[in-house]
Amino acid sequence: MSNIRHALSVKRSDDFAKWYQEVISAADMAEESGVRGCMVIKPWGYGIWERIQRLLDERIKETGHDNCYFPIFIPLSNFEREAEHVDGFAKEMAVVTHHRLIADGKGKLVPDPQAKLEEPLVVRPTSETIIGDAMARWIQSWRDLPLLTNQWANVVRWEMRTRMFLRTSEFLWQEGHTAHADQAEAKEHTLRMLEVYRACAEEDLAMPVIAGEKPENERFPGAVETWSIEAMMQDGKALQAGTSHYLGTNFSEAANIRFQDKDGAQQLCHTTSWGVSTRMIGGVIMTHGDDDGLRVPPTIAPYQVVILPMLRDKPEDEALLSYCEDIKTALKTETAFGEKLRVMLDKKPGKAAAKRWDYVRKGAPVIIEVGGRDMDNGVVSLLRRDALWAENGKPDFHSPGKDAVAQSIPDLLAEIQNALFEQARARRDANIRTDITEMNQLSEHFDSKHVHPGWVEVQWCKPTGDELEKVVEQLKELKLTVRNVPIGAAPVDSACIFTGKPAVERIYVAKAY
RNA sequence: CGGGACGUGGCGCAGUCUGGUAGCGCACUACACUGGGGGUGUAGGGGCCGUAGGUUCGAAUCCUAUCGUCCCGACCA
Repeated sequence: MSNIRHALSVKRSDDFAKWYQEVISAADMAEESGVRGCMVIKPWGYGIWERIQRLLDERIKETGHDNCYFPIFIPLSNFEREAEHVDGFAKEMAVVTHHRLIADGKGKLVPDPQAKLEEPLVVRPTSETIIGDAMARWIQSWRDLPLLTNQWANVVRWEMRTRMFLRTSEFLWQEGHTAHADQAEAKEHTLRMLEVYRACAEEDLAMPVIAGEKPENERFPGAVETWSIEAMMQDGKALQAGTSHYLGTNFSEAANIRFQDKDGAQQLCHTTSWGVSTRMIGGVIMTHGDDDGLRVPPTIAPYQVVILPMLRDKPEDEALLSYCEDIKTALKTETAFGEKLRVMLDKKPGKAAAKRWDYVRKGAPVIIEVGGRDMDNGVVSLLRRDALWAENGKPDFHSPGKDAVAQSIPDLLAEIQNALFEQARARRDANIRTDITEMNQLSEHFDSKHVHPGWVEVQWCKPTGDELEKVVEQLKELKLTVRNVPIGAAPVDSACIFTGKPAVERIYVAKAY
C-alpha cells in the first residue's frame, strides 16, 4: 500500500536506527539533555514508565517483597569488597571527590581543594554492595530469612556509546535484592523473579520473550548464575529486557551477611538480585512501533482512549464539547484489565485532523474523533491505532453509536493488547531458525544480505574457560552473541555446532543491542 | 576510547571551499477563507550561526581548544 502517507518520514525498512530515533521525538517521549548520555524523559515517555512501574511493582509485592530506598552514593571502600564486581564496573563509574565549589578568580567555579572528600563516593551503578552492607546488619537469625527487598532508583554507568532508552548513562530501574538460608531456595527465587519478568513483558508490555540462562561469559560481575529474558526487535536483533542473578555467597562473604541456623551455627546467606529498567521502553518501541510511530499496548498506555472534538471556533462547539464530555464520563465508569479506563479529552483549540496524527505518532490505542455530523447521528468516529489503515489507504474509521461505545471499549482494548502480542510473537517465531547445524551455514545465514536474519537456535557442548572464549571469538566475527539457554527447550539430538562434541543444550544466537 | 560525519530560530536544512554582521521548508502568531479530515491565502514573530579563545578593519565562514550528537569499531547488568 505505497500510496499511504505515513505519519513518520523514515520507514523501518529504510533505516531502522533513524526510524527508532524519529519515533522517540515524534511521539514526544524524550529528548537530549545536553549532558552526555543522559536524556529528558517527557510526559508521554515517563507516563509509559509509570505504567510499567506500577504493574511490575504490584507483581513484585505479590511475590512478597517490600520496597525500600538506599543512597545513591556508595563509599568507595564498600564498593571495593567484591573483586569480580569491581572488575566489571570499575571502568564505567562516576565518582564524587569534592563537596564544595570555589571561585577561581576568573569567573569560574572549580572544586575547592580544601573540600576534598577523605573517601571518594561512587555513584551507584547497581546496589549489591550497599544493600549487602545493610543485610549484614538486618540479618541475625534464620528467622530473619528470607529477606526480600526491592528498590526503584536511578543508576549511573559511564557508557561509551549511548542510545535513548536502550543504553543511557543514567537510567531508571528497579533492583530487587534478596537473602536466603540456602542455595536451593535462592536459586528457586532467582527463577521465580525471572518468571515475574516474563509475565510482565508478555502480559503487560505485550512483548514476547524467551527466558533462559546466560552463558558464563555474559554473567553479571559477581554472579554465579545470570538469567535473562530476551525479546526480538523488528530488525531481528535481540534485546536483553531483564536479568535475574543467583549470587551464591559471593556478596555474603564480601559483606559478611550471615545468620545463625537452627543448630546455632553461623552460616553465609545465599543472595539474589534482579532488575528491569527504562530499557524496556526501547523494547516496546522496537516491538510495537510501525511506520506511523509508536503503538502503545493498552495496559501501559498513559491514556488508552483519546477523544478529539472537531472544534470550529464557533458557537456550535459548546454542544460538541458537551457531547464529548458525555462520552468521557461514560468511559470513565468502565474498567479494563482490572483498572479504570484512562481517558483524555483534548479540548485544546486546533484542528482535530492535525491533532489526530500527533496521537497516532504517540500510539494512543484508541482515538475517538467527534464532529457535528457524528453528533447529529448519535455516533462517534473511532480509530484503532493497531489497525490504522483501511484497504483504500485511508484511516479506517469505525462509527459505533455514542451510547454503546463506552461499553465496547474494554473488550476492544483487550483485543488490541492481544493483537499486538500475537503480531509480535508471530514475527518472532517466523524469524527463528532451528535447522542450522554447521558453522558454515551459520556464517552464510548471517553473512548473506539477509535484511532480517533474526535468531538461530543451535546446539552446543556448553564450553567453559578458554574453549568458550574461542567460541565467543568465532561468533564475534559474525557480530553474534549467545543470548541464552532457553528454559524448557527440546532435548539435544546432535553435535555441538562449534566443536563437534556431543551437544548438551540448545542456545539462541543473534545480533544484539 | 579509536575512526568518520556533524552542530545555523522548535524541527529539517542551505550558506562555510572563494570572510563583508543570515536564508529556505515545516512548525508558530494574527486575520480571512475553508469546513469530515494532516486544507488555502495574506501579514508577522523568533537565530549574537554549540561554547571559549585566536587570526583579521571585519568571522556562521579561517585556526586552536572544548562540549554535545549520529554512524562504524572496541567495551558493555
